[in-house]
Amino acid sequence: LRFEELISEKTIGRLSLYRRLLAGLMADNHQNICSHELAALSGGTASQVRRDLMAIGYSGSPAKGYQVADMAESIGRFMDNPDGSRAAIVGMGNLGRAIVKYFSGRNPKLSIVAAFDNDPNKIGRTVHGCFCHDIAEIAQVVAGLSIRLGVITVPAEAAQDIARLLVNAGITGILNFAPTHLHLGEDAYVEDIDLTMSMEKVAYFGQMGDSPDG
Amino acid sequence: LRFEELISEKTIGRLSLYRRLLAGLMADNHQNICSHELAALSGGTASQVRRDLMAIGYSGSPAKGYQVADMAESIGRFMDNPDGSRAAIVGMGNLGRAIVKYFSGRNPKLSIVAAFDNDPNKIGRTVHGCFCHDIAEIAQVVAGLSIRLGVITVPAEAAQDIARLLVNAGITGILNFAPTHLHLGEDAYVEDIDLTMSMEKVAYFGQMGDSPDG
DNA sequence: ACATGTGAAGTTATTCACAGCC
DNA sequence: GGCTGTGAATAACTTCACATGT
Repeated sequence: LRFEELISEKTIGRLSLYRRLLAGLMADNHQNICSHELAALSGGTASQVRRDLMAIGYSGSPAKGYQVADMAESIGRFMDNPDGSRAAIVGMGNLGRAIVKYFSGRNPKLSIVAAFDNDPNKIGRTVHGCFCHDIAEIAQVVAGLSIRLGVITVPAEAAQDIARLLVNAGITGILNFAPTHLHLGEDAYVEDIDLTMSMEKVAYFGQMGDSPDG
Repeated sequence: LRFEELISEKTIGRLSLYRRLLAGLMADNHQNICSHELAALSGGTASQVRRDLMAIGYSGSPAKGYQVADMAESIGRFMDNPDGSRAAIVGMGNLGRAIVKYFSGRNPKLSIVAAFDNDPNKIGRTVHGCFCHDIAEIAQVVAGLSIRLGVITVPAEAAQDIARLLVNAGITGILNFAPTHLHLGEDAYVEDIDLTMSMEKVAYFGQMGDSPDG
């Protein structure tokens, strides 16, 4: 388990995906799986699966392929913070509540444990087990619960300030739904989910590159 | 305006982003902008901005840079379907409703015009101007409204079947929130938004690659 | 035979660097 | 000077192909 060699974002994303697929297989009592089966499930190629596993130093056997439970555990050992990861979400609008619901109870090692908003109607309420605080309490609550991750679901105009508040409170990773680029330098890793952009990509590629006979 | 040369998904994504930034600049009465300013706003580099614009054949002037309104219009001419693009969403749970709300009134050329669910409590209701039909009516409604795009916000187990229904009804582009790879061959362009994967990436990179002194 | 693991090759994406222009 | 546009160089990612093991 060494960090000398850096692993690409794409590989980490696929490892996360593999793990979820493996969980499904375990539920179906599958014991072994080989690279091209996992590739078919994940939408990639067998080579890519093998390379990704190579990156975390996981090995299978040429005889039986990979062992499902073992691989899942290896991915977890590599990716998960042993102490678990706690996240805070800022912005309890429709999208924020949907996100809280989505992650609620899904993974005890990666859960949203606090919410924030500036709307008095939302402050003090509990949504899916997640209590909504006033934004003014970010520093306090984040420090108190050792929260390291943030989810931003506020309007674009507010996102940069909120991001700065989160970083100042000790947060080092942000999932950002606001359609704005966050300027945080090296202070935090930011992953953007831009719904408009994704939808426009679908519109463009869905309606233009039609039916190239392949 | 020719399609001989294919444009990458990444470039299309950034063009979508540039356009939104330009809209903001227009609202502030900015007339001109140069590549590194747009780069700073978008989080990219000046070279990349210039390359992206080259891809759609848009040119600025060495004297004044690019003209904001003109560039926005060029991007629109390149990316938008002149007839507009209509989308249907399947799955009116929390996430589905949040998505409908998110896109509601945002862009008349790209709007969600129909919803579907199999829950009798949801069928017949209107959410943010979007009427929810029974899933059994997909073929009918999609054809009737000339819908070409789909958004999938159903549980993973149901996603593949729903995707097939949509494609059979004539849909060629899908924005998929279900954590499953959709097997549709060349029938449709699929863009996946995998919230768990994104969150796990944030957890990994936010908590591991900390503070390399740059 | 069919699997993994991996150097080598290929492909795609980004950045550099500079010619040309204002 | 600072800008754009773009060939050339670089870096990142993916696939190929095959040695090796069982």
